[in-house]
Amino acid sequence: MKKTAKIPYAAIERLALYSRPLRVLLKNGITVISSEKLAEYCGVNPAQVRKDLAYFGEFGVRGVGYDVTDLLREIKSILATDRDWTLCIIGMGNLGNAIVENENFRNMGYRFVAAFDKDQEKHGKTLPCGLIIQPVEKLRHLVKLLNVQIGVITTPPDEAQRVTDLLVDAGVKGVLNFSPTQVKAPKGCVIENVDFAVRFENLAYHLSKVPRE
Amino acid sequence: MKKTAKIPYAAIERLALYSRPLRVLLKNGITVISSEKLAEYCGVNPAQVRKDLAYFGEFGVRGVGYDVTDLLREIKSILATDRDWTLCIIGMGNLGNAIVENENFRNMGYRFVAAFDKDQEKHGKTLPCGLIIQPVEKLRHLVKLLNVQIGVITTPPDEAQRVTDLLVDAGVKGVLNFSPTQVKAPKGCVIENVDFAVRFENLAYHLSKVPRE
DNA sequence: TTTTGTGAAGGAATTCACAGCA
DNA sequence: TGCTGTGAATTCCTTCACAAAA
Repeated sequence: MKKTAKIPYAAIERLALYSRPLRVLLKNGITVISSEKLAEYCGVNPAQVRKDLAYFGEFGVRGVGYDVTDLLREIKSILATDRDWTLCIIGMGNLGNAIVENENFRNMGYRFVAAFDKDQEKHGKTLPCGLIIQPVEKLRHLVKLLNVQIGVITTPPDEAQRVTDLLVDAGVKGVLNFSPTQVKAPKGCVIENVDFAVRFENLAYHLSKVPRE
Repeated sequence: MKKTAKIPYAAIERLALYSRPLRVLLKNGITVISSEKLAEYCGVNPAQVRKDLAYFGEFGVRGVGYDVTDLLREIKSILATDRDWTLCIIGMGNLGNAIVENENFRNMGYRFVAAFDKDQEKHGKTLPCGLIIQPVEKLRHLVKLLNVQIGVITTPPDEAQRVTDLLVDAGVKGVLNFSPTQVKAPKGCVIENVDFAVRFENLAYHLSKVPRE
């Protein structure tokens, strides 16, 4: 496929989805997979799988399928999850704790190197993962010192934009915002807003359309 | 707008996004908002806002804008978040705890009435919200007894499909799956897969494209 | 005058269908 | 024969541009 083809935003998200069953197949010793099977596991169209992969190269063998190990490696390389990323997190409530302690993320190479909260009570507390909760005032200094690449926001929504501004000011280039508000940042900083209450509302909408038993 | 118009899937998610600034405006005593302003808050096109709303009715006043209170009420009604929903949750790890204790969800009318885990150690433990962790064996009985409408899955991925099947069998009509695997259910049960590790991978991809300083 | 509601235009993403290759 | 890679067709979604209404 042409190197110049525009890659749909959604294609990137699907690559991550494709990697999930690939990990399982690899563990189970299955070495080859067809686009049809992979599509079935992920609930998408087989042509979609082939096209998504073709944006980045020719990874398959005609008449055979895709080598599981190779394909997984390629996807990890495309998504840049074949390397470690250094992150910090701001807002150590329940959600913040859940994310910082998550085994799954740790295994994926997301390394949290600092945790912040504005609540004085929490300062100095050691988390199970070993990090010590720091006051937000130290954010700028620690981000630079520890070379933090991504900031994860798990504060209440009314603090999210201020925290984003702090992160941008400290030189962070990527922000993952879990609070239910859309934060903005100047060009040069990539924002991912992950309001997952939206998914509850989406589900409620679809359920309300379905005839009740 | 015609009642027969097909409503884009994404429009529903945006309605939820529109509701976020509306809540803030309401609290601040602002009574009227234009599509342009609302669009700006949410980072979308003003025509998009108007079209999304027009799928469901004529909520605005030409030359004026939208009444904040009315619009918020309409959106809540459309998303069916103007009523309470009864939920259960399976998998009481860090993420499960974070979700069940979340103030935000509670305020939105999502009422958790049962919590399950397969780990015997946890059975009988009382959560801060007052629920007692139950063995998964009791799921079917309790779902029916408590009239659970939505099941929330926060188990490891290799258990997610089995739990989904249990939920469907017990008569649950909606499932929100937070584990990093796509679960399936027969028609009649609505599934929302919310793999948010995908958002990390998405961010990593975009950061790896950006020239490093 | 201002801002909504919406048909029409435009753009983007998905799916089809088949050529190309192992 | 079987399955990938991909141009073409299709479907879906967004944005434009302006008539309609307050």
